[in-house]
Amino acid sequence: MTHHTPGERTHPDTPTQARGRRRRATLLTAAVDLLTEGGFAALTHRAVAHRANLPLAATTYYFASRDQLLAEAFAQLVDTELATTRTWITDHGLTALPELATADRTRQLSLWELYVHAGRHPELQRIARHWTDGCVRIIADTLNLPETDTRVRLLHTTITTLWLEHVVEQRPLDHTRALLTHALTTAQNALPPP
Amino acid sequence: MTHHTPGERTHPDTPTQARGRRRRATLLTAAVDLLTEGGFAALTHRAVAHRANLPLAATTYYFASRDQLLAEAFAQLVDTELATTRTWITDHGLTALPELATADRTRQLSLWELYVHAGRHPELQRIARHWTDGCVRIIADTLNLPETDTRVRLLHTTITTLWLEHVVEQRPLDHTRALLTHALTTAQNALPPP
DNA sequence: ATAAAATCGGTACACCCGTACCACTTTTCC
DNA sequence: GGAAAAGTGGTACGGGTGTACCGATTTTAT
Repeated sequence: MTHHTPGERTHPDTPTQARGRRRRATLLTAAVDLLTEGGFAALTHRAVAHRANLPLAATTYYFASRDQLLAEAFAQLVDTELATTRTWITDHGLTALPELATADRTRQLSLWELYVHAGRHPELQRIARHWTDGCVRIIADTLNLPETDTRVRLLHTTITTLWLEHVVEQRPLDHTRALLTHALTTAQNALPPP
Repeated sequence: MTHHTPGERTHPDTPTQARGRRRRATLLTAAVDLLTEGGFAALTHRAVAHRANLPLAATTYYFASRDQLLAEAFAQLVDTELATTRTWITDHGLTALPELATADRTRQLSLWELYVHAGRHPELQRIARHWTDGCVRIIADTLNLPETDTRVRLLHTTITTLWLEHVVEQRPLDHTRALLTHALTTAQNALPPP
């Protein structure tokens, strides 16, 4: 037999060939989109492959398992979310957060879904923490305070809950908005002079 | 043919026979337990039936669908959770909340999982809101304030986020505890004299 | 007692899933 | 040029799922 060892080459993190790298990125994008639209349950090998116009086997070739695909898609989702949130806040201010949350509700839902999912899957906790830390940092930067400042942390907790409740429960906005501005002015009044 | 119409009798909300009512309750308890331990994904017809020591068909006989079973189990889970939380707080005070959250982490995870799940399933939103409202009311009662009071709402948002973060991210307790007591004293200081 | 209704439970169907397999083609490297 | 490596894709396997089906049994009402 002049045969090589059987094709044990699978799941390359960064494929050597250009087309492969492109394909992997396409799959990841498709995964993120599916996650965004349908949440955790929508992420299946078949759906991803179909969405990316690639054969089913491509998903198992570039990703070791569904869990790994999920982890990478989650990480990417968090990164773009943080970036989106930051620019939105610098453009419109913290008061305008409810509008952002209403805009793409399904993405928020997916994010929270994955966030809670991380509670049972330690390999995702790093990403969950990264999201939380990113949000805190955005608030700290907006208020020109260190992210360890108590006012920042408190404001963050208020914003988070209001956000989550708004996305999940879909209550009328009035109460949310009132509470948000109240928390904001409280934090602002306690600010040291610039 | 002297035959009756075929057996279209299914999914009774309250079975007429005593044993049936008992069986339905057993199934529901099993469903709650499974949900508590394994979350959303653990709730399957077969698992419930096996847990309740009943045949598979019993689940489809007493519940119209998995979704209905899930809804009822979720509702029951929220009710017992609210009761547990209330007695814990009246016994140990608001400061001792982190201990409660650490005690049965998997149940908390399941609750949050279902809570977020309700965002995509409007028939569950009523239950989600009921949980939120219950938590607010507990805080209001503890502080002897109306549940519309701003301090109550703010404290609630802080507690909720700290709780969720603690359950999901499993960070060290120090920061959580410090922030919680800070928020508490802030709210307490703003109290009107009794 | 007896017919009708309610309940029971074993089984089967159709579907979707993650993943493995493997012959095949393309690219890379010497 | 030619062998090895990388990539490709159609297919299949084994398993779990919700739910329907339907004859047998038990309870209820008359």
